[in-house]
Amino acid sequence: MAKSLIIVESAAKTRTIGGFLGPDFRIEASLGHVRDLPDKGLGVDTEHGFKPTYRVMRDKQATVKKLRQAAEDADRIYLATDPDREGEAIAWHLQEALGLSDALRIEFNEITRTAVESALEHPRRVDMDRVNAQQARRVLDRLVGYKLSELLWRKVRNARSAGRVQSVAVRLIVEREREIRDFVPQEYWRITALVCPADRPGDVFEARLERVNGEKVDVGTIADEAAANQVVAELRAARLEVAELRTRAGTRQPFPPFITSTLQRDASTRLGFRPQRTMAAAQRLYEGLPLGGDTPVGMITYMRTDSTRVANEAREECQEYIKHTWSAQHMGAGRRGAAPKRAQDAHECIRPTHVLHHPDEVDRQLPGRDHADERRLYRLIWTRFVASQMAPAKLETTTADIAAGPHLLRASSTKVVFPGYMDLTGIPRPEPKAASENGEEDGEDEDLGRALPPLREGEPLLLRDTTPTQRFTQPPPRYTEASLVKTLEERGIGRPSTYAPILTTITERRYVRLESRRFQPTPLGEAVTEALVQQFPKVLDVDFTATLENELDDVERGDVDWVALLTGFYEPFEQAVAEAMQGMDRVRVAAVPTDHECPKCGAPMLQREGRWGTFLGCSKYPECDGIMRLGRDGKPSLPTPRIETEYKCENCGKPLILRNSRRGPFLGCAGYPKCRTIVKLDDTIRGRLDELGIAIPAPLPPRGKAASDEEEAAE
DNA sequence: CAGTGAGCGAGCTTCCGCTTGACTT
Repeated sequence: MAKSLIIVESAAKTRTIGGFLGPDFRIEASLGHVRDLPDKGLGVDTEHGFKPTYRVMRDKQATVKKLRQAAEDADRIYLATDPDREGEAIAWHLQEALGLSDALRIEFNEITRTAVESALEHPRRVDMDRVNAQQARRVLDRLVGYKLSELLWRKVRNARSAGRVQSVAVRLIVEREREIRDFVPQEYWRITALVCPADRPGDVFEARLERVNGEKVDVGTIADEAAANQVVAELRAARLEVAELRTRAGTRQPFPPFITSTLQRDASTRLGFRPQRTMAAAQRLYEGLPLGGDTPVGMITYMRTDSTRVANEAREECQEYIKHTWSAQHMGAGRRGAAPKRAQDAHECIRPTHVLHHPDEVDRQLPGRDHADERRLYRLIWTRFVASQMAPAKLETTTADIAAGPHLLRASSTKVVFPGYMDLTGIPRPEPKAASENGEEDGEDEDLGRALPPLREGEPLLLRDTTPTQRFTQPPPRYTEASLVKTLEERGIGRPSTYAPILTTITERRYVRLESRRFQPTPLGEAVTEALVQQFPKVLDVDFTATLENELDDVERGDVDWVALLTGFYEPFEQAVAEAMQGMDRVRVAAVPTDHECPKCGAPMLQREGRWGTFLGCSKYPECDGIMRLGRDGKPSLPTPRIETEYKCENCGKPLILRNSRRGPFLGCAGYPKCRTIVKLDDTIRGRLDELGIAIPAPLPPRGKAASDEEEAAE
């Protein structure tokens, strides 16, 4: 029988699919894109229909060679890249790069035997409309990215990059900071009371002030202490009675299974993992762990997805498990989350490959530090998925409205009538309500479990105590990595595979900084954003990507030509770039005053963004050139000393200077940066320097990550 | 690798989205 070749995107998939299909199929992976625009130069001919120049990517040469060989040996070739826009483009690039004329394109969006077999029965040709939508996306990103970056090189010292995604991410952080800066806190008061039935002083419960003179309590209702005291006095003078008692049945749904953004968010709040760490652990779970033997077992489905879809087989397996472990009543409909705006649905949700791989079992089989992250993340994924397939909890909320003269107090309690999924996740306990962060997190916390004594309508009550509390409205919180990812996803900016890299990019470019796990813009980030928003309001618009996606959809449907889309965008854009190159003033980046003193003259130092990082420079510059380096931990230190030696440069004759670096001390030419001569320290030189009494310093501490990267949230 | 700010204006950088690399022991 003839041999068939199937090309997929990821290496882990080749193993799984290989298990479904017989020896007549050879499965290989492209490992993502294999061709792209060149790094150097635009790679797009803007004069001639935006014709792109594609190259096999440097790190894919070997892969392409291997695939080419495999293709020659095969009688039939299936391109089984992911069923989305990028996957279609990868299929086309493979066809081009491997010189295939008659490849078949197949699609499956879950890695199950039935899905793969049915895909093989319905092959088609590569869909060029879809490919063209991807080309439009790719070319537009190149044009925007390179043109804006090149503008910044000329106009803003130390600004290095801009792009459709990164610049908007920075903008969000900059604008949040402005809101915080401009925020004026407003004082308001809340009043709670302890009350009990007149004839049962033991049944004390808490009620909160709900209405004042018929008006619902809001910020501004009780604006200061005098007003609060007056209401308290009126409450004390009033006769209290239960005005209305009502009971309402409700349900609480489990969360839908994880997608990339929610996984990153939950792992951040529950485990204290940063998104990069979460994705690395998820990747290891996906590739497989040596459970109970040496053959690795893929523990979870693919971790870069924006879909909450669940394969039927997995749903059924999970329902069986739920029925067996709890009861038939515990089986749920399997809730799907609200799809993000631009879900492409190429993959399922993130779930365990088999619910029978219980996290307790995984803990037993993979003890020790090596797989600690994977164990914790797996438990999170497993629990979230199983809970999502369970029945909702049934709740009963009792509310008591208490008349108190002209005012109204209210108390409520919620009882769990049927726990449903809460039999797995536990019942959330009532917590003292902290000042809320303006709804940043899902604020779905009723007072579950808080009890109300038995009451009757009309029953008189006694006021035992009142507590007025002064509060202030809070500014919106700074973004965390997790909340920024959430916002990006909601606005359709970036993709599951790029959320974590975006965070790295904007930090590495020193547009933003993480302080206590919250993003703050740097002066550089603020200056760049302000200039770009001014000159390119359309591209910097948070909704630009969403609009673009709609246009790409038109291209995918074959309604709009991709070159026409690009022409429409590029003509005004190029004009704006040309104008900015000409007319825009150089952007000045503010220096930040600090309390540090200049090591040379004692004047205060300014924090500045330099070519290679943040540093402190004397505020008397250029009269005083005092400088200190600034470590990642924010601690200043003296710059590396320049110690002249008796050695001379071979190339220019200038003296060699003993310098230090992260790789250790070395001799560098005094003519640097014009002359870049370097001499390594060998034993002879070390000996000679020693004789001269010149101390050889230890290497500088590595710049890389500070210890704070490993910060973990409380268990 | 060093260095860092202003400007001489050499020669450098840059996008987003797919995937995980592995010269040797």
